[in-house]
Amino acid sequence: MTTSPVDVPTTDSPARARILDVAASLFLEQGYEAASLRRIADEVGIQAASIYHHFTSKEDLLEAILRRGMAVMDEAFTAAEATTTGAGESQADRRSRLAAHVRAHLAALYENGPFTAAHVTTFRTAPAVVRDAIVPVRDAYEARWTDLLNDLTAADVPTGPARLMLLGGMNASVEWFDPTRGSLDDLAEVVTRQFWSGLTGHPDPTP
Amino acid sequence: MTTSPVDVPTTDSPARARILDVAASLFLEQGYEAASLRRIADEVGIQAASIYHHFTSKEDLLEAILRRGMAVMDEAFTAAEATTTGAGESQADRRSRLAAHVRAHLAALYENGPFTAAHVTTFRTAPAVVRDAIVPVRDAYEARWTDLLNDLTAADVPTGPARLMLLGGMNASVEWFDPTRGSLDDLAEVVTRQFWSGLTGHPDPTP
DNA sequence: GTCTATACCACGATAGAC
DNA sequence: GTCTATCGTGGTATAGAC
Repeated sequence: MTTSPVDVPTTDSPARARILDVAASLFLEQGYEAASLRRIADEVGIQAASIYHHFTSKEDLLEAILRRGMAVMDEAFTAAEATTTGAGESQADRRSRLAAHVRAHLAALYENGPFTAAHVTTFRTAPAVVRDAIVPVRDAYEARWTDLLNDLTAADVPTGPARLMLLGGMNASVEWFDPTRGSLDDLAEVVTRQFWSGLTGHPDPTP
Repeated sequence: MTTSPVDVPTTDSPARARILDVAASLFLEQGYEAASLRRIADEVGIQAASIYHHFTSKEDLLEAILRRGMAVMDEAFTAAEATTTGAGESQADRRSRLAAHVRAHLAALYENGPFTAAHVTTFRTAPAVVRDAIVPVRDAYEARWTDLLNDLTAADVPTGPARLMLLGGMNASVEWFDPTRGSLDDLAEVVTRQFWSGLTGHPDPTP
C-alpha cells in the first residue's frame, strides 16, 4: 500500500515558490549559514536584492521553509490517519497502522521537495528567533506521534523514548538514504520491523 | 555495568587543547559556519590571530576536531570489545555484548567533551576538503559495527539497514538527550531493548 | 517584480613586533 | 605564543529607477 505524495495548499506566487525551492535545496545541502543569498539568487536566475521583494530577511526565508516542511509532514500524517480509520485492534492491524505512518513520514522526507529534509537538518542550529517561532509547530507534530504510539501499545509501556528514537532514526536517514537508489517502501518496512517488536515486546509477525 | 570515560592520548599543548575544546563546543552549538574564529578566540581569552599559531586555517581546526571525535568513538568501541571478550554464545550473552557497545557509543557522545557530538552534527555540511579527509576514518568505524552486528545475528539476516538505523538513532539523540538530566544507562538500555528484538526477531529477554 | 548601485560590516587570513 | 594592525573578500541589507 503506497501512499501518494501529499499536496500542501499554497498561495505563493511562482517567483516566491521558486526562491523557496532553491533556498531549501541549498540550506539542506550546505547548511543555513553557508548558503548565501547571492548563491540562491544566482541559482534562481535573479539578483540577490530581488529576494527582498518576497522575504524581509534571510531569517524570514528560513522560517518560511521550516514552516512548509512541517506542513508537509503534518499533511502526510493526516493522510496516513485517513487510510487507517476503522482499523481493527489485532496486533497485525496495529502494526499496519504504524507502518502507514512510518511510510508517510518518510515520504514527507523524500517525496515532496527539500522542505522537510531541510527542516530536519537546519532546525537545531537555526537562529534563536526562528527556532522559537517554529517550536510550537514541531511540538504539535510530535504530540500526534505520542498519541499514535500510546494508542498502539499497552497502557503501561512508556512510549516517550521510543518515539524519540523512532523519529530520530527516521530523520537521521537523510544522512545516508538516497531515494533515487533505494526503495522508500523497503526503507519503511525496515524501520517498521525494527521498531515494532521493540515497541510491543512481541515478535514481529512479518516473515 | 558502567564503562568509564575513555582517554584519548594527546600531545596537544594546553593552549591548543583549550582552543579545540572551545571550538568544538561552539561548532556543536551553532554550526561550523556560524561559529566565527573571533568568537572562539574571545571565549578562549585570546585574539583571533593567535589561533593561526596552532592551526593553519579554520578548516584545519575543524578537521582536528572531527578526527578527535572519531578517536574518542573508536577508543570507546575498543574498550567495549575488551570487556566482552570471551563472552558466551547464548542470546543473553549476545544481547549484553550489544548493550556494552551501545553504552560505549553513547558515552563517547556525552562523556568525553563535545568532540564526538560535534563530529556527528557538523560532518554532513563540512567543507568538501575536510569531509574527504575524514571519510576513511568514519568508514573504518562503521566497519567495526558491521562486523559486530554480523557476529551477533544469524548469517542470513541483513544487518546493513539495521546498522544505519542504530547508529543514526543513537546519533540523533544529541538533538534531545540532555546528559545532565537523563541517565546515560537508561538511554543505553532503551536503545538496546529497542533494537535487540528488531535485529534478531526474538522477543527481548529483559523484563 | 526585478534591476543597478552601494552601504556597511564581519569574516578568514597575513605581517611583523614583542 | 600572543599581540596589534590591517588587507581583501563576500556577506546581508537598503535605495531608488524601470
